[in-house]
Amino acid sequence: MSEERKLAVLRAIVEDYVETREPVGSRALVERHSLGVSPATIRNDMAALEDEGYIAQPHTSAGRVPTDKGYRMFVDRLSGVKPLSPAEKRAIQTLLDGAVDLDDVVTRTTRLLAQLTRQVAVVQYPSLSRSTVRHVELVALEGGRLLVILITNTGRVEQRMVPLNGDPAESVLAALRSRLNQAVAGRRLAEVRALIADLAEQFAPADRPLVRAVIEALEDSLDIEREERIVLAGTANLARHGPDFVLSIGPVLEAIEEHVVLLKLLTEMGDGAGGVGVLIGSETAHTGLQEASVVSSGYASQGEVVARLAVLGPTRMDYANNMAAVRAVARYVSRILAS
Amino acid sequence: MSEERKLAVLRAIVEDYVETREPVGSRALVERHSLGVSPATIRNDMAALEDEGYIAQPHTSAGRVPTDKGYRMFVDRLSGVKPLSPAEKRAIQTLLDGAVDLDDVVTRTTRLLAQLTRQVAVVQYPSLSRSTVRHVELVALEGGRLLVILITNTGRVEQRMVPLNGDPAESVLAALRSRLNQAVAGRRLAEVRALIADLAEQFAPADRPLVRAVIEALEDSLDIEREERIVLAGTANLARHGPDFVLSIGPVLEAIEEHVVLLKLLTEMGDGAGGVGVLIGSETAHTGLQEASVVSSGYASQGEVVARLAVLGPTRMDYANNMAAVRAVARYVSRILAS
DNA sequence: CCTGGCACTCACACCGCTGGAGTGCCAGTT
DNA sequence: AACTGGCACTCCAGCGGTGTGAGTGCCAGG
Repeated sequence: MSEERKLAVLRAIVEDYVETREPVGSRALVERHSLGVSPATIRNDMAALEDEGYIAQPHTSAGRVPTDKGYRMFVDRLSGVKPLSPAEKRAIQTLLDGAVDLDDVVTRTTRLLAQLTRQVAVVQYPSLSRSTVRHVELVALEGGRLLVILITNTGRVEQRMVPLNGDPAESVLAALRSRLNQAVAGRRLAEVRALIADLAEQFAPADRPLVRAVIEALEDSLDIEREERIVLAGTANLARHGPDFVLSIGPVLEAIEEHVVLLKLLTEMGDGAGGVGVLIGSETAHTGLQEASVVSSGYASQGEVVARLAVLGPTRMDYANNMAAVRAVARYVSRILAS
Repeated sequence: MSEERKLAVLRAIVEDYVETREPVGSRALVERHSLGVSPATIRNDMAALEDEGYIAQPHTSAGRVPTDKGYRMFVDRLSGVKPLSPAEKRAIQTLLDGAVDLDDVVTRTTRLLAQLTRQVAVVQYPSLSRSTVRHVELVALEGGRLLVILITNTGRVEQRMVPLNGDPAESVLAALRSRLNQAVAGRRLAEVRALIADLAEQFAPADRPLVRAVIEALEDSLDIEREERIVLAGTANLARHGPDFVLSIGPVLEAIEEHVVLLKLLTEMGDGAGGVGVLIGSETAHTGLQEASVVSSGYASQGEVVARLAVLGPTRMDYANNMAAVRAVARYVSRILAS
C-alpha cells in the first residue's frame, strides 16, 4: 500500500466532501479523480486512513467524512496554494484603495473578506499594546473641561474628557503638553504608563491635581483589554451552509458575538506556513465552535505586525481558497498601512 | 355572535400561539381560557375571524394561526401593558447606571435589551442631524497637520485630520476658532453647513486655503448619512425560535447586517400608543423580514428625541413583554441622557 | 500489491394504514 | 337569536414493513 496514494486519497476525500457536502465512497472517488486503481484498493486505503483517525464514517455502510485531524493533515501537507483570480485581485485593490482612514480600512477589509470567501469575516483593530504614540494633545474647552487626545502611529485617535475645577492657566497646559510629548512620543503604548507615572512631581503643588487628572485620562485610554476591538461582517453567510449546519448556528452566533472569545482565539493563534494560521474544529477549544474553523493572518503597520484578520466558517470549508484570500488581503492591508 | 368575545378569542389565539408555537384549535382554547362557551361556538367566531383576515389555517383540519393583521389588531387593541417585574427594573438600573460615556451607554443598552427580551436588540446612536454643536476645536500638530474636532451636545466627538502646507500662524487659528464657535455653537448640525459656507471670505486671501480646508473637514464630520450608526446585540437569539424559524434565518441576518435597511425602518416608523411603535411582518416592507417584527421607541437627550432603539424577532413574539421592555429602557436611557 | 467478486449492513425512501385533532354544518335547545 | 351537541369529513403525523442501493469488509486469485 503506497503511503503516497493514501494521502492522495485523503486529499480527494476532503476536496469532494467540501464540494458535495456528502460522505464520499470509494466508487465515486475513482470516478472523479484519476487515481488509476480500483475501488477495492481505495477501500483498503480508506480503512487505513480511518484507523489512523483521518476520516470517519457517519454510520456503517456510508461514505467517509474527514475528521478534524484529516482536515489538519490536508491543510498542513496536501493543499496547494491556490492563487487568487485576477478578478479577485482587482476587487481587493479597488475596494481597499478608496479607504480614507483607519476605521474605513477596517470596515472595508471586513466586508471585502466576507464577500471574497463567503464566510464570516473578522478584522481586529491594530492592537494598542504594539503601537506607538504619535502625539498627545490637550484642549481646554469652555466650562472648565479638558479634552485629552491620544494619537497613535496606526492612526487611531482616543479622546477623553476631563472635568476640572476652574480653568487652568494656558501656560501650565503648554508646559504639561510639551513635557508629555517629550516623554511619550514615539514610545510604545505599553511603556507609557510607567513613563508618565511620576510626572506630577515635576509641577508645582497647585497644578498637580490637574496633572494627575490628565494622567488618569491617558491611562484610561491605554486600557488595552477594553480597547481590543474587532469588526465582523458576513454573518449571514453562516446560513448558506446547508440545513445541517444551520441547525448548529446558534452556538456559533453566540461565540462570535462574544468578541472576547474571538480575540482570545486570534491572539493565541500563530501564523503557519505562508503566514496563515488555521484552527480546525475542536482545535478552537471552544464548545460553540466544534464544527467551525478559523483561518487567520497577521497584518502589519509600518513593517510590524499589529493585529490579525480572519475568516470563520464550517470545518467543511474550502481551505485553499480561504487561506489564499486571507493572505492576500492581509498583505494588501499591510501595504496600505505601511505609509 | 358577540363582537367582544370574538376579540377575546383572537387575543387568546395570539397568546396561545406565541406560547406553544403550534396552531391552536377550538377545544384547547376553551380549556385554557375560561371563555364560558363551547368549542362549537368558538368555531363560529373563528370562522368569522378568518373571513376578516385575522387568522388563518396552515391547512384544512389544523388549528388557527394569527396573520400579520391579527397581530396588528392584538397590538393595537388587545394587548394590555405588562409592567416589568421588579427584577427587570433592577437589571435596567444596575446595568445602565454604570455607564461612563455615550459609547458605553449605547453598547450597554443594546446588551440589556437583548438580554431582557431575548431578541435581537438594535440601538441607534443619537442622530447627528438633530443634535447641536457644543464646541469646535482646532489643534495644530507637528508636521503641518491640523486636527479638527467637533463635539456635540450628546457627547459625541468627531475628529478629522487636515494636512496643510506649512504651519499656520497661531493668531490665525485663534481667530478662526473663535469665529467658528461664535457661528455654530448651540446650532443644530443640519444648519452648520450653511452657517460656515462663506466664512473664508472674512479672512485674508492668504489664509483662505486653510479656512477652506477646515470647513471641508467639518462638513465631512457632518456627513449625516454616513454617520447614522447602529449597534446590535443578541443575534444568537435568532436561533432560539424553533427549527421552522431557524431555516429562514438567512434573510434576516442579511437584513440586519445591512444597517442601512434597519436605519430606514427605524427612522420611518413612528411611536404608537405608549410611545412604542411596532412593525409586523410584511409591514416592514422588506423581503428578508416577512416573518419578523420590530418593536421600537424613540429616546431623548435633553428632552428632545434624538434616536431610536428597538428589538427585532419573529412575528410570533411576546409583544406585550417586548413593548414594555423597549419602553422602559427608552425612558431610562432618556433619563440618563437628560443630564 | 492490486483486483474482481461476494456477502453483509444499514440509511433512506416509499407505501399503506390508522389515529386523532380539527373543522364545518345542522338540527335542536334555551 | 345565540349557543350547543352531534356528526361527517378532511388530512396531517406517525408507524411498521419493505425494498433498494450505496457502501463496506474480506477473500481468493492474478
